[in-house]
Amino acid sequence: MHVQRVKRLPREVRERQILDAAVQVFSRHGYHNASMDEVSEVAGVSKPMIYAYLGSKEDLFGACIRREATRLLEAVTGGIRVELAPDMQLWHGLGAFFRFVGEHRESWQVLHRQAISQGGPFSDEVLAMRGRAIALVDALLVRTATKRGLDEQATRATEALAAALVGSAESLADWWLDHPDITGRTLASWLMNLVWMGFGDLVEGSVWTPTND
Amino acid sequence: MHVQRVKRLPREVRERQILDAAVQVFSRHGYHNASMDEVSEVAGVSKPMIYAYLGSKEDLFGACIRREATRLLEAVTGGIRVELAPDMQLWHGLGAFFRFVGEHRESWQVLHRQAISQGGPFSDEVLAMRGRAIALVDALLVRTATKRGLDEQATRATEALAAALVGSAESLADWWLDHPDITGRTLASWLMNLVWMGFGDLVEGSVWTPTND
DNA sequence: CTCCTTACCTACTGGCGAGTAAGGCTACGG
DNA sequence: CCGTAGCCTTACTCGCCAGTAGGTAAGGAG
Repeated sequence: MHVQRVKRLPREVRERQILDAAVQVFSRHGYHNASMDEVSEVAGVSKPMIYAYLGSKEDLFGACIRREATRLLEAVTGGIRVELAPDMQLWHGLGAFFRFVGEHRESWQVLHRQAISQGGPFSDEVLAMRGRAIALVDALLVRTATKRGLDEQATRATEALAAALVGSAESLADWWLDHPDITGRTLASWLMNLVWMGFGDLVEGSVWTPTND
Repeated sequence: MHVQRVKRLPREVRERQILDAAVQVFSRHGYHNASMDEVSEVAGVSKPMIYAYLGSKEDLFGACIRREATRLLEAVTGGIRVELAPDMQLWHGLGAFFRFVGEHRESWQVLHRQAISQGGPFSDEVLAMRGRAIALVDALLVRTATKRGLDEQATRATEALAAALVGSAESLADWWLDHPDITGRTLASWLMNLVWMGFGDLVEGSVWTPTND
């Protein structure tokens, strides 16, 4: 006949539509201000479908978090060539990170802003992912430091430095949202220069100390 | 007669008590999960008092944000000695920042986690404060770079680098919450070494570039 | 002592939004 | 052509919590 305005779709497709809508709505309004009604409206589906397929609002949010976090981590790890030198690994990792954020602003917002600020299991999950990213960077730093002969004093700080580096990348990603004319590649190279060169100095014993207190 | 369990206190004192309680509750549960009943309970005051003195829940939250953001910024700017060299200024600023976070965990949580993740006027206000911090650092970087003769290519990045630096400090502050055995002074010196040395290399033309793509 | 202001309370309402009951429509196997 | 399984909807309930109505008492002014 004429076009069926209401198409019956297989569960798998609907779930994806719902998750896409949920990410969009959560990223716009945050977890609490997002209403299931709006999600259902954006998804083009009635509310009970969401409950049938994805469970409660908490479950839905958790599903969003897991999917987006996994995507992000896969994008980053997938961008790394392990056979290269540490600095090139970091370079490619940063490049992949900025590319992902540029192409999935909403995913990034949900992960970075909304998920972490909810206490409990959500932030735990995201923070665990973040921890894995920091560990990745930390391993890189440790490998570089030990390869160049440092073991004791300088390596004590690597984990903290890795955390600082990850934080600076995140912050730079936010700054990027207001300055879209810059390429992700440029960002990555700025950060490499700021942070990798500083780390190199540190490893080589060229340290900064306050002149007088 | 016997002890008056309910003391009648001047408005000014009550307002401070209520704000203190509100910061505590908001930092624990986040804006939405915090209930006015709990705030009133912690403050040792009945709910209508809050509405009489501080207005709606939104108003209350806004008042918390403004007070804590002002305190933080004052702590940082107050820690800086403008007559010193740029690196020492940054050093003192970072020291003051970590000291504040260490002594006011709850304030920090409210500002960094809760306020930003709410859209609208709250995040605007906090982000404006954050922007002022970035501008402060940026000015420092620009002054250093121009003093050493760089104007064109390297200075284009200073604002981004300032954003990255601020982000790394924030991230390090979070990391600190899980590693309280480190002193704030140590954190500041790690960060100086990572970031200031890297910036110094950049200013002096010692840049990192990818070996091959 | 009385009046009035200001501090403070108990006990409610009203609405918003998460979650659901109950049933309709369509496709497909037998 | 009948059943049954799975897609999908309308139209509700119900708890929670922001916000309030209305009242009590302390203490200063005159």
